[in-house]
Amino acid sequence: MDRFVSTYTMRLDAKGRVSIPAPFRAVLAKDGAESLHCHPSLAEPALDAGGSRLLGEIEDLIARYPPYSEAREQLATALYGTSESLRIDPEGRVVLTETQKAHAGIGDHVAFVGLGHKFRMWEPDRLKAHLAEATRRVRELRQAIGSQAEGPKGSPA
Amino acid sequence: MDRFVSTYTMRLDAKGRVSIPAPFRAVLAKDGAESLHCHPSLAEPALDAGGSRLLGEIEDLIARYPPYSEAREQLATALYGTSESLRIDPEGRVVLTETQKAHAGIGDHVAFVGLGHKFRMWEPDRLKAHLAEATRRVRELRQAIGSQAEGPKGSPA
DNA sequence: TGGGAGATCATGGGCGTCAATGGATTGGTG
DNA sequence: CACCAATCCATTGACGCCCATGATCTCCCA
Repeated sequence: MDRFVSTYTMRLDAKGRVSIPAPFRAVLAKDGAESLHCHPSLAEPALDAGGSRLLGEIEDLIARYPPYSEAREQLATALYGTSESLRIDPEGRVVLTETQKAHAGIGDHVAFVGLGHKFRMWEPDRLKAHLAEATRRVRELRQAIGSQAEGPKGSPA
Repeated sequence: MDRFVSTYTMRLDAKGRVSIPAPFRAVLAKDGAESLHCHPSLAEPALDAGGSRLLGEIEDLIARYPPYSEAREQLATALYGTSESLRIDPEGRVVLTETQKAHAGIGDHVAFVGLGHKFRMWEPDRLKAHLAEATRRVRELRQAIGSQAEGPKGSPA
């Protein structure tokens, strides 16, 4: 398995350490990551994290803009500047910074959500609310689609 | 780790010395830098700094313009003429010049922001404001990036 | 099919090391 | 002789590393 899949909820210990779920550690190891690259999600109160694939994606994005251009420097500031390269201890744990925990509202538990080439860390309750909202929207979307495609008689006016 | 990543805020002591964050020192060491090359940011009240990778980038940028062209000489003046090669003491500290501190409005604290191949030094409060703006811009760019396959590329500066 | 040994994993705590900072000392120089 | 600056030394506090403990899971074999 070379992608981050599924969701795991882990506990922070008294020192603020959190175990990265073992399956995610395996993906990171295969990816050749020594540390966990981590930055605030752009649109969510959560943290995006990953290994060299995530870093490569960010680098490519920035490299599209010419050196010293305003867009490039803003991208670099927002993406690199707010990133943390978290050290992974011998037991596979990391310590989130206060800034990161504040951004995601994380207290003593963290939910790890696999997103393929990266994963996302949430405060568990916020994740639950986020999922509820997401599924609600998907249902609406399906209904809209369904009433268009399936309605043999009632095509939408 | 071969990039400057994350943000660190450090304190100047009574002699004006400030520690370069240890992770940044590690990048500089890998880069083979003995001193810290440092110049005012072109568009911000901040200081850009780095090692030989930064020097290489500056050289490439200037080399794009024909010798004796006005653009070239202006760039060379702005990037080389205002540069300082700061000595790094055995504890990993540097002393900023008065000119540099004035340009960035730096008092007794400096925020070091990683930008990948270089990093930037800010007065901490100014960084906060700038970061908010950069984050806003990146959110806008994100939508454009999501909808178009290719980003802008090419024309210098 | 049930039991049990071994392995894996999440978690807790103690300790040594290093980084950040402050101050003292020494050497060069006008 | 005095001042500036660069190296050296010392302190404190955080953080990384090591080892320990349960608890769960896997797999093998009776």
